[in-house]
Amino acid sequence: MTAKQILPEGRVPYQVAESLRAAFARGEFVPGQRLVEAELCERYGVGRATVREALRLLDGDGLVEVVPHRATRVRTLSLADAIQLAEVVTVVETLLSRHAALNATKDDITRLHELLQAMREAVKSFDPLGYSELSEELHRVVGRASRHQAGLEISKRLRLQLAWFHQRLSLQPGKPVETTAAHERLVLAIANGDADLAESIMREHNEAMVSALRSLEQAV
Amino acid sequence: MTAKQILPEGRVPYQVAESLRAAFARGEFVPGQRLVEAELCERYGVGRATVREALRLLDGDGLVEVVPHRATRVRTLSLADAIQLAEVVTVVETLLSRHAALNATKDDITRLHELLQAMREAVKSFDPLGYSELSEELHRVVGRASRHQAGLEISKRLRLQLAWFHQRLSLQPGKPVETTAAHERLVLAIANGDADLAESIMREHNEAMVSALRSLEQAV
DNA sequence: TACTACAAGTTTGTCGGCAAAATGGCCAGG
DNA sequence: CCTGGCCATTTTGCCGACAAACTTGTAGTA
Repeated sequence: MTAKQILPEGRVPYQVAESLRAAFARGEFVPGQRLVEAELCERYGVGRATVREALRLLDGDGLVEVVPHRATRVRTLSLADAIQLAEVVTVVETLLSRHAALNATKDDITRLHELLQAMREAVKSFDPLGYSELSEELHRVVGRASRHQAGLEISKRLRLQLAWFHQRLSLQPGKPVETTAAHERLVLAIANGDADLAESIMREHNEAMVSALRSLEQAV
Repeated sequence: MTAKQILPEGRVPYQVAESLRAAFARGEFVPGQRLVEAELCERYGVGRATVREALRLLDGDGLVEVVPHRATRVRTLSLADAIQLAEVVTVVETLLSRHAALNATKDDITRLHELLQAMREAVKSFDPLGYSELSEELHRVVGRASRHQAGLEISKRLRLQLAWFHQRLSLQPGKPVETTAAHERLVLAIANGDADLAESIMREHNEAMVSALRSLEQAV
């Protein structure tokens, strides 16, 4: 018996869905944009039924909204929706942070320190884009370190929906210096296995994101 | 222009998915059970492409798992997974409870008191099944009262995944009397607009569910 | 000029069909 | 009697096609 593990991701519709998810995360699609099935067929070289299944998967992710007989559109998230989503992300990742402090391995902590070092350098060299990527990677590592599969998947799904707003936010100047302190303290708390501290740091850190969204509300 | 609102739920795949979700909630399917596409076609009188789209929607909900070239199965949730899911439900519904205390209308509170009264009678007449339904309805009403769309949808999705275990739990004797006190206090806190209190009551209440699942761990 | 009705073109909704892969039974060999 | 490989059946993977619905552009009339 071969060790080849068969995953649903191997199937074409799942590959198409994953490609689209990646495109969403990179901001290639504008909210409200129509996703014409025929175009996606040509783009990925598959039939319409396949594209259709992929779109249903994205619907389950909350990334698209379907208008019968008209189109499948990139889901338009109002700022109010985004704020609510960010609130949910906050409580879920707060939970993850607690579990990360309890379950992180030596390797996890080493990786976190590496990321922290890279982020310090990104701040020094004024590289907000690189910093943003490192920040997301740090959140991912913390998530994995929690060994909390359920919470991790929810968190990933929600962050994907927030990608569009998150990009807007990350372009704000001065943000890296602000968040660096929180990241440093977070890693320290996780390394020390201090669950309560890790939890409260993550809560404050993410509530800062919620506040940033709220302040966007008045700007518009 | 007619006021007819066009919703994706009107489309056949979404109807099929919703029917299946209801069947899941009622425990008509056993975890791990195969969902043969041809059978579903006959059951709902639709083509295979339609069934297929419905199954992808359920996949997005986390209700089924797909094994390529073999079958789509009802997702088997290990007890560990269920505990993690319940933990996420706890933090999300804690958030909802806080918002419910802040945003509940007069009508919401009236409805909550009605439910409470009905639950008292269910306890008196030893009707655990009716009590269980009322309990779920109360949670739903609290969720709606929060006016927190994002959190509400996540919570619904997760509770659907937990339906199987939730049924097991609700059969335990003596549970109604335990939870009634919490429900009474919760409604009172929401009526008073005491967000902090409502939050902590919901947290304790749901953590009791997590504990109940944990105790199930040793029983098996 | 503005508004309605109609018609052509585009896009989605659903179905059946064929090819590929896995399951399970059967047979031959040890 | 057990084991291993082969074949038929079942079920899924994917595609093309036809029908229905919406959109857009146009012509005709008040």
